[in-house]
Amino acid sequence: MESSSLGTENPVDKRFRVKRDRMLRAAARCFNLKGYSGTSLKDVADLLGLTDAALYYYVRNKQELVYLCYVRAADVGREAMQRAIGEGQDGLDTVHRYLRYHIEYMVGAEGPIAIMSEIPSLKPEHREEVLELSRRHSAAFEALLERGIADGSIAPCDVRMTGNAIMGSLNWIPKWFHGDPGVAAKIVEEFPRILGAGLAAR
Amino acid sequence: MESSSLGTENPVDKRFRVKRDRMLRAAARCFNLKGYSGTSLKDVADLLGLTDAALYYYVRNKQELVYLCYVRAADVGREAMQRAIGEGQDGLDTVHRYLRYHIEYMVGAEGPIAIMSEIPSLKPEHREEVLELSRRHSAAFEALLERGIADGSIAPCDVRMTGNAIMGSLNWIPKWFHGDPGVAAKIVEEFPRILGAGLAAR
DNA sequence: CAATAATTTTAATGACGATTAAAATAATGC
DNA sequence: GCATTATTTTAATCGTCATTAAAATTATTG
Repeated sequence: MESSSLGTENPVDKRFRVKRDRMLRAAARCFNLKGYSGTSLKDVADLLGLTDAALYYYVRNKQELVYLCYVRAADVGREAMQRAIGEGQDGLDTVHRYLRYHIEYMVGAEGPIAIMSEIPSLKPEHREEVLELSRRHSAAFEALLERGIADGSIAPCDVRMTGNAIMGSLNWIPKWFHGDPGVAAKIVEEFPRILGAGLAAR
Repeated sequence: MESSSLGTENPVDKRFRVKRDRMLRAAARCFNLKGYSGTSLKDVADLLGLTDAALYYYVRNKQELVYLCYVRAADVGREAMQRAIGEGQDGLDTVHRYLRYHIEYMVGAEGPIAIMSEIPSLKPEHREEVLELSRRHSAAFEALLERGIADGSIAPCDVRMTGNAIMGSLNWIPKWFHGDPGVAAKIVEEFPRILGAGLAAR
């Protein structure tokens, strides 16, 4: 009864995971819009054409819903980071790519996934894990900056504060971006330039 | 019975306003920490050593509490802007000053006042007004950028997106800054530099 | 000190929303 | 089509929390 088969995907499990994914996106949209406590399970369910109670088939409780959103957001961030590291030339170029990939995901057709605002809403058990993911991600970004400073592509700076400044700018995007594709294109195009502009070594 | 006397301040009214101010700061701290719906009136009251019901002596309801926090935050932002405009040399210098003053207030000993995250929590009546305040402030900042571009101190850029990027970075600060004075000093020192670095004309 | 105004508390009330269990419906494998 | 499994709904329950009214306390003023 365990979803053992690695090659052949159990179609039931697959449907389950696909629907749960839709759920997480709907939830993330709500959380971005109204915050964790501000969104009721009915809000999320309405977006999916379901009843609030139906959500419990996919998730243990509301807590787990945010938690999974975070894990998903962390995945996306990590993926953007890895891709950037794989493709980037020097440190600065890698930062640019990371910003672009991260933002592309965030404003992409899939709808926003990130909800970095709601960490305090998490119960201790999950909070620690999510904070750890978040710390790891910040550290990776700071390492990127260090690398750029080392290879001379980025001007020396306080990497902690610079990281906070840039990540804050990214994290805030879901607060004002609500899906307009024209705006999305502009963000993808402009933000990496704007945020990267101050980094370059003279 | 109207607080008419302009020179002589009615001591009762004054005490009232002072206490209400304390209330707003306490509320802002809670909102920043746990969001609007996430904070109960008891949370705020506890911070003041009062009962939840006592808050109603100072404010009509919870809605009005956030609303007043916003008005207060907008005042602070406007004040920072005006001071910067009064003292700034060229556009870029004015931007730098604005960032510094705004941040100084935000991380100052008074405690954080800004809670830009919770606009969706507002009821339509207040939301429109707060959005108008927010728009006006964004517009003022963008005008500052335009001015800098015009006088040659700032490199040409998309002022809308640049404004979003910089303001986002500022707005995010309350999410990770929680009062450590050492960190506060570092923010005040570093952020204006970091955020302004990308603007300067070559 | 007495009287009045200001401030806070106690003790309801009422909604709303998360959660659960049992029942109903839809899908799948034979 | 039947039996089984998967999915969703209906109909409670339970707690938390905003809000209110009345009572109690504290301050102010004559």
